Order: sequence, then C-alpha cells, then structure tokens
Amino acid sequence: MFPYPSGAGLHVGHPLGYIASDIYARYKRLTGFNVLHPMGFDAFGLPAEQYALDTGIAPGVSTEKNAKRYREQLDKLGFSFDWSREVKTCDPKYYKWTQWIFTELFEHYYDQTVDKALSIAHLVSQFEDDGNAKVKAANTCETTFTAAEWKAMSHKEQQDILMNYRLAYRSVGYVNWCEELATVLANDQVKEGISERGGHPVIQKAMWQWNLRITAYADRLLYDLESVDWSSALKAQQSNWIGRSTGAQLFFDIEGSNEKIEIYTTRPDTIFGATYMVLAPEHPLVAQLTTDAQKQDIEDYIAYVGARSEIDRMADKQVTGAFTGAYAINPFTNKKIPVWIAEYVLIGYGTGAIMAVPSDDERDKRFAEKFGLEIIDVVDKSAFPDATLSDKIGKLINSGFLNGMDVLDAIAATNEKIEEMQIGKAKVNYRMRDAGFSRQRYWGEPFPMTYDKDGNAQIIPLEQLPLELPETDDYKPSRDGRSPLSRIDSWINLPDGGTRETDTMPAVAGSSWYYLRYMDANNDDAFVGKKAVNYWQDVDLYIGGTEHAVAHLLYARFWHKFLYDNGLVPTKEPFKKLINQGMIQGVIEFAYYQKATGKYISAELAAQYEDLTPLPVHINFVTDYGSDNSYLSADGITQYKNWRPEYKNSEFVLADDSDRFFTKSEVGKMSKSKFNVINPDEVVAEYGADIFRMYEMFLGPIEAHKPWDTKGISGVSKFMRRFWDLFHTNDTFTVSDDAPSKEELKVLHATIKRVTDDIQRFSFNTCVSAFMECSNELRKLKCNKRAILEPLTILLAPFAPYTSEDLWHQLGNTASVHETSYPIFEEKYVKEDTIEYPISINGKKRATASFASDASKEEIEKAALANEAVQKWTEGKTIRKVIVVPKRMINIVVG
RNA sequence: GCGGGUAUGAUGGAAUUGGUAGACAUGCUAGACUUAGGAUCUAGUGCCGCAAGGCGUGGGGGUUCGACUCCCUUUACCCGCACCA
Repeated sequence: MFPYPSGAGLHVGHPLGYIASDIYARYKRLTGFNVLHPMGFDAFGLPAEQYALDTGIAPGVSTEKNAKRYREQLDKLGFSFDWSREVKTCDPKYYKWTQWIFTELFEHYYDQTVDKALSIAHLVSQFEDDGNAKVKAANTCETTFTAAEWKAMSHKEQQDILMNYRLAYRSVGYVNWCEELATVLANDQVKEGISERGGHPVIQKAMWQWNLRITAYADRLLYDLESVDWSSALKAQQSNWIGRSTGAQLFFDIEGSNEKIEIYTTRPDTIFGATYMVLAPEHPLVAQLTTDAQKQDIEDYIAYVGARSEIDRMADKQVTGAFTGAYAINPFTNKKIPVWIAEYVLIGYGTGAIMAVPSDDERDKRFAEKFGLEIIDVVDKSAFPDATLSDKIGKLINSGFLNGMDVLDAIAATNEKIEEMQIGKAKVNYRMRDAGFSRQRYWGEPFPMTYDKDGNAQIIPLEQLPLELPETDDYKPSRDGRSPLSRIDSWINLPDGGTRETDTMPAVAGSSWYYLRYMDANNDDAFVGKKAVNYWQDVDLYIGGTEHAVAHLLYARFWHKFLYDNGLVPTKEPFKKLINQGMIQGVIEFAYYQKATGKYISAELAAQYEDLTPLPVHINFVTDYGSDNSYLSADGITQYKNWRPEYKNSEFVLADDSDRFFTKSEVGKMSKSKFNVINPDEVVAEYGADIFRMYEMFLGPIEAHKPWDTKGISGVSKFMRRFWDLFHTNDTFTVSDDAPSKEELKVLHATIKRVTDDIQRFSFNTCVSAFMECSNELRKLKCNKRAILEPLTILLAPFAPYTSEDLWHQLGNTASVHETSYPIFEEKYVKEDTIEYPISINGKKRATASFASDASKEEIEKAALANEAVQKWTEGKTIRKVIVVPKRMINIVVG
C-alpha cells in the first residue's frame, strides 16, 4: 500500500512491507516473470491541510516536499520500484480519472435482477415503459409511479427521483459532524463519539452531502471474500463491518392513525411475545404519535437524550425511556401494545423502531421490568439449560399456530404468514451504511459536479476534466460547515447562472483505484488502457497495515466491482493475496515524575513514592537504551534539563550509592510523541541498506508485531561480513575455480531449497536464518569455490541487492545479478547415503543410529533393537511394538 | 456481548503434512588474541540435579506408538465491532 507522505518522514516500521514486496518482486524477476513493483503517494488528506493551517504553507507545497523526502529515504533502501509509473493522488492528471469514476457512479444504478450496475439511461427507459413498481434496484426511493406519472413529472421531479437510484447520490442525512475539525467524518473515523484524529467530540448533524451506494454491493463484497487469499482476521473484520443479517420487515398498525410503524426483526418467530414497541427518540413519527397527555414527558426525554453525548451513552447504559401515549396493534395477537421511545433503539440501524419481545431479548427484558410492561414467555428453552436468551433454539409456546415448533422452523413459518397477511416480508439487513463522501475541506478532489438554477446536479463531462482545485491561501474550514471553496466566488458561480459543488472528496477516493493506474500510469485517454489492464489483471500480492482493513480495502473492492460491471477491469476482486504487515514497535523510556513536588524519581525507588506519572524521555538521552537497566547518566540528566526550558531546574532523585537515574522501559508504538522513533536513514548510514533490509526481515514473521532492537542488527552485520569473507582473504578477492566437494554442493542445494520454499510462503525471517546457517557451514568447510558462491550470490540478490551486485561483478560478470536467472535446486546433491535416526523408547528419545538411506524397515527395526543404548532400555521388558517411519524416526514401545 | 488472533529459553523467534522442541540471532558466562574494542575468534548457555536421571511449548483433560502441532475445556493478553433489534 502506498504511503501518506507525512511531515515526520519514514520510521523503521514503514519500509517493512516494501522490503518484503521488493524481495518477492526481485525473486519473481529472477525466475523469469515480468514484475510490476510500483510506488506512489496517497497525497490528499487532512494532515497536510492541518499543517497548512498551522504554518501557512500550502498543502500542495508541503505534500510535494514530504513526498520528495520520502522518495529520498526510499531510494536509500535499494527498492526496485518502477518510478516511471509513480502515482500521486493529488496530481490533476491522476484525479482527472478519480473525478471521472465518480461521474460514472453518478450515471449508474444497481440493478438487482442482473446483479450489476447499469446505466441511468437504462433505468429511465424502464420508467418510461413501466414506471418504477417492477424495477428491482438498490434505491432510497419512497414513491411508486406509473409510466404516465413519470412522463408527467417535471425535469426537476424526475431528477429528484433518479437521485434515489444513482450509485453516487446526494441526500440529506445524519452525518458525524466534528465541530473542532469542522468536517464530516466517516463512521470509521469516529471512535466512541470522538474523532479518531485529534480526539474531538463528534455530534450527529443533518447536512446535504454526496454518498456512495456501497450497500448495493454488500452481498458481493461479503461473498467474494471467499475467493481472496487474505487472513481470516481481515475477512472477519470486513464481514462484521458489512454485518449481514436475515430477518423480517414488518408494518404495525397504529390505533387511531393511518401511519404504520415499520420495524425490522431477526426473530419474527417471537412476535406473539411482542408486548410493546420502541422508537428511536429521533424517529420521524414520534411527534405525530405522542398524545397531549404524554407530550411533556416525551419532550423532556428527547431533551435528556439530546444532552447526552455518545460517550455518556457508552459509559452508562441506563434503562431509560418514555411512553408516547400511542398504541400499536400486534398483528398476530391483535392486542393493543404501547409505543415507547428509548435511546437504546438507534435511528441509524434497521428502521429505527423495534417490536419489543421482553421474554427473549436482554434489553427488552430490562426495559419491561423497569417500566412494568407485560412479559409473555414464547420460547421454551428448558431443554437447553446453557442457552442464552438470544440463542435461536427451543420450542415455541404461547404462540398460536407456532406452538411446538422449533425456533428455526417458526421463523420460516412466520415469514410465510407475514407475506400472506401482506404486512411485511422476509428481508436481509446490513449494518453497513452508504458512505458519506463529502468533505467540507480544501485539500481533496473537487467534485466534478455543478448545479443548474433549479438545483439539479449534473456531471462535468470527461472532456472538461480534470476540474482542478483552485489555488487559494484561505484553507480554513468554517464552523457553518461550508468548504473553503465556497469562499471563492469565481469558483462557485458559473456563467450560465449555475453553481459548482464546493465540497471535496475524502482521502479514500484517490486510494480506491490507484493500483489500476500503476498499470498504465501515463495514459491521458483512459484511467487505464484496456491492453494494460488485460495484461496485468489485478494485484497478485498486496502488503499493508491492518489500519486499512475496513475503509480503504472495502472502498477499493467496491470501486473495482463497479468497474468490473462496466467491463473496464477483467477481475472481480482487486487484491488476490494480501498480507498485513505487523507493526515494528519501539521501546519507550519513561522517567517517573511526581507532580506534587516536581521531582523525578529513579525507577528502582519508585515503590517508595506515591502519585508518580511516567513521562516519556527522548531515547537519545538514555544509556543502555532498550535494556532492563536503561538509565540517564549525569550527562543524560543534563541533556534532559536542556531539552525544554521548563525542565531546566528539575530535581532528580537517585539512590544514595548510585549516579544513575534509572528509567522504566516499555514496548509500545514507535511515535514522535514518545520520542522513540528510529530513523532508517541513520541505520542505513551505519550498516548499509542490505543489512538494514535483512535485519528487518530477520526480526520475525512479516505479519507479527515485534519490537525494534538496534543491538540485534550486529548478528546480520556479522553474517554479511562473513559471507563477504568467503570470497576474500584479507580483503583480496580469492575465489577458486576448483570443483566443489559433495558436502559443499549439499550445503548449496539445501540452501537453495530452503530459501526458495520460504520466499514462496513469505517466511522471510527463516530465509535469513538459512543464509546464516549456509554461511556458517561453508566457513567451516573453508569453501571458496565459484561453483558454490556464484549461485549463492544470486540467491542472496533479492535480499541484499547491493552486496550481491558487487560480488557478482567481482566474480567477473558484466551484466547485473538482478537480470540473471535463479539457481535451480537439484535433489541429487542433497540425497544422503546414510540417515541418522532418532530412536525413541515409549516416545522419549534415548539413542540415535545411522542407517543406509535405502535400508528396509525390517533391517532398521532389527538393527535398532540390537543397538546397545536401546538394549539398556528394553532389557527385561516386553517389546510390544516397533514403529519405523522411513527417513524420520524409530519408536519402540515397551511395557 | 459478538467476531478474530496470540501464548515456546533471559529476549526476537524456529519446528511447512503429527515424527530428535528451542534452528538462527541477541543477551549472558568463560577463555584466546591483543597497539583494551560497541573488534575478532573458541567453547558453553531450556529448567532441576554432582551424576544417573527427571521435568519442560499458558493451565487441565483427551485422541495417538508419538502432540508446540489434532479434539474438548479453561485462563491471560492483543485487535476489530458493539444498546445492531
């Protein structure tokens, strides 16, 4: 995944995935593949704009500068990137096509009969022929009309209808509005009512905004997960996010009203136990249903809920609610049931209303108990004592025609009845919502949309794209929710009296298709040429962090599927194999600080003091950094005092007999704010890119989180020098052309096999181990034979591109080691004449013995039993069984 | 609460289909060489024990000739989602 070029530059964690993909790319090239290994920058987004607000430096300027710095850092690491295909999402030549894809989304709807996107023109022709009653399409249209009615509508009315079908559509909706950042945030940018970035409170606000109808693709996004090679954790995250559930949609009549309450339930079978209903406090019917007598109660309750922030709701899940005074009719019992409102029903999920079944739902039960509402037991679970309330097992009771049925059968039976009674139908529901796509921000792609005098949205055609972001020095978002672009009159107002959209797209827009652009990065006539996309197809190996598990990967899959529907890409899924690189953690060094006295307390004395706060200390001040006994020396303390003016006169409390101020070490995120960032540039300056690359791989499995420990790099450094020394004596190149020994050939071929197998299963840490073992063994054999060292140099080339190239040329080759061909493993060299067998007695290893590799089972068994060490253990005991696994082991069972 | 994952020496980790647990590396201990070094080389290093031997992959149980690996159960930690109807 391409990086966001932040001002902090790369730290040692960033290159991990790029090193892995570079090794894999170089390996594949050596085996004859044409490999596309590209790089680019995810360059639009909030941080650059925040930086502009803080410093006055234009986002374009700082982004350009950061990208340049990233490029410099990456260039030092020996990556085989094809920079001629570089993609920057903020480049108009690139976002021209981001805008174009958006216009295509606007011009399409999702047809559920053919299960793909079709053009709006096709939809219009259906409306003209037959109205919309028979159209099966993903939509938010609330009216039904005939062909005649459609034709009678004004242009504006027709456009408003169509907006409810488009895959990119504009609507008023509740959005996550962050006052502090002055923008709308996506659900995944809000954590527990707080903005992920900056940690500011987020409220729900109604606003006009563009949305993408990703829900139309929910089922395909869910089921096609089966076809990709991703981790189960990642698949589970996406599938949870989509949150498909099956149930029933039902309409309840309201006594004395023509309105109906629409609900969604996954347990239609429990309907005989539905003794009351609950609406979300924000539900549109609340005002209308509330009786005069209850008006005050309801208003008070709504005020109470409004005053409660999302955090309050999370923190204390009190049972609260208010009665509207209205009654609905349970269609199965025909009983009057009261309609309440309560904050535990959410306006954003399902229909914002529920039928409450207190006997079989934990929350409904608590609510009913608190407010004294009727509870009718409808599922007999006495046969399942361990079952929870929500488990779908048991037999129906007190439920009319459902009595005696198992829950699952009862669900099916109820669904049938509901459809027969025409009060609802079986329905699939999703947790995933359509994605708000508007940002009231400067630094993003302008929407390629204009509005005519009547407010109808229309696209800017491809010939007029890109619609370039206008320059300004006024990036500040306004608190009224309007984008900085709205302050540029020449931008908003069009000669024909229309206006431009002033919002911009979110950062996720540009990253949703960049991988396709790499295939044909400089094409000005298409987002990607047909020939190029048919050649490269999709991404074979995609490496990136888990932070993109939902947002980026779901959007990219959605866009890809849309493009697939339009015949523009040949594959259903964009990323065949995906690896989530683990985080490289850092050690954080803390100094204990006592706020009350302003004293710093050495770690070994910490137990004697109270109310200590650990403050992160810059790791440059620390001696024996990362060890258990890391400390500040007198020098370190001075550095700390000089760090910030307010630290100048700090008092440090040390143990009586010590001149060391001990710090507390903890493994955690490598971050600027923890002052523990290790810069790859420094490591590369000291050890070189090859050692840096190999050490990052050697740290552990690519997917695991693991702490960075600069000291450990000496192992890889030693290996490199020893490997070099195989070719040299006192730094003079001394490689012999003598024929290699059998043993030497065995080491070579065993290494070829191990390294190759391990690359293929992305186990790069064990590849490095294999190189080390190989080098250790050749050193013992004093091997300096060309026939061994030359193939090894090629084998090492993907990992250590510089050193291997150097050695390759010293070996007398003129072309590049990276353009030669990969050594071929030959079984015959690793075949053993004799094999050493472990001999176990009752599963415990007691002896070893060598046997010819072609010895028969019988021979081995006989010889093993005769073995002196074995006899010691079998003496006086009965041999019950002897297991001989050829080439593996021998187990003798005695008793 | 739901979903996913992890647990192996002092540390990072290895053991691809059940077959010698701890490869490789760091650290540590001892020694060698020295124009004292964050250099290089050699040996040792899972735990208990003088030894023989015993114990050992978070805990308990099971399957198997044999379990880090498979099954059941349980604990701890990490990640994602969450009054989701």
